[in-house]
Amino acid sequence: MLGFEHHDHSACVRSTLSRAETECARKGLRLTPVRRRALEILLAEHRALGAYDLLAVLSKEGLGAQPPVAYRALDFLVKAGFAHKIEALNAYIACSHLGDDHAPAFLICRNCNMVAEADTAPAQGRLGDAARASGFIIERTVVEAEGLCPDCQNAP
Amino acid sequence: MLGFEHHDHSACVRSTLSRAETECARKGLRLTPVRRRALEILLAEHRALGAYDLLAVLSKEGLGAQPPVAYRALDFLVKAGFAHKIEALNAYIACSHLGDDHAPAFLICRNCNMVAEADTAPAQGRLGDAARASGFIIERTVVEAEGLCPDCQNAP
DNA sequence: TAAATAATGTTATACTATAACCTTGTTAGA
DNA sequence: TCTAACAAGGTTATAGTATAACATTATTTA
Repeated sequence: MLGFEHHDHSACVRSTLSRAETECARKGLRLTPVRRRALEILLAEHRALGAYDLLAVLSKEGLGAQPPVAYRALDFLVKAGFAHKIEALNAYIACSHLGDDHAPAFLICRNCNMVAEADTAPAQGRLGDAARASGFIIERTVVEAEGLCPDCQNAP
Repeated sequence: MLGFEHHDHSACVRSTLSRAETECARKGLRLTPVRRRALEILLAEHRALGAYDLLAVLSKEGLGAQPPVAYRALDFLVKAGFAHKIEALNAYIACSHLGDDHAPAFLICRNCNMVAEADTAPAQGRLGDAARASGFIIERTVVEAEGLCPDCQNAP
């Protein structure tokens, strides 16, 4: 799991960007300037960012001023598996396991919005059993836990 | 799990309403006309309903015409544990296990919006392990699986 | 090089949610 | 029983999230 523990973040950013480039080359996707910059912005912190927050940054840099710019970039990143939407926050984060095939699960701090990405396989647990029992076919899972991160437990 | 299988739905509705009344009496909550009717409307089907869909029905019945009416009723129902928000849809459903203390998990059909409520304990599985390992305290979990229900697999 | 496709720019608008303030109804204590 | 305190409801306005639709530009492919 990558999350609240401290780590070499600039290496983390570099490696994610380079893996995104590799993935794009492999799958024939185009990591255009807006898309690449959007990923960098999300990647700046392990924190969820709203579409309009992203737009504000892109806009300051002359990369587009209207909502569709942000939503298109996010849509691309999410579809490519480079970012995830945090449904409980209507916000987005860069993927921490880019390149691996995974079913993400998130630990979300309600105080500082920090997000840790864990990897669970809910479709293989009790939920999967319930689904199979009723004949339901699972295509996507959303697993999000809200609470308090270690830092915010001490200074709320 | 209560979900896609057919069942005696009018009994299901009656028993949920009566359990809601019991709960309100026990906890000193007030199941006012708007709140009661909102619960009935959600309960009409095991399907997620948007706040504005709920408002449209309430409104037709003279129970309030502005968004806050619906959002207040939903807020009450969710806080009381009588309804749940489906984050992936920004929509709401009546609780199928009203009265039991539970951590709900949902199977959501992307075609017909039918929702089955299962009961999992994600905080006790791998996600809980990850949280404990990093010192994160889980307060609430969102577990939602999107896919196709048995009926919609045949006639999409 | 032309045609097809993908990406971007822009306007407008739809959908989701809440702040703020005022009125009405209910509850609990004097 | 009256009234102070509080809870709920009514209404206006606005904030926040997301997409439809269409015109333009860039890239890829034939």
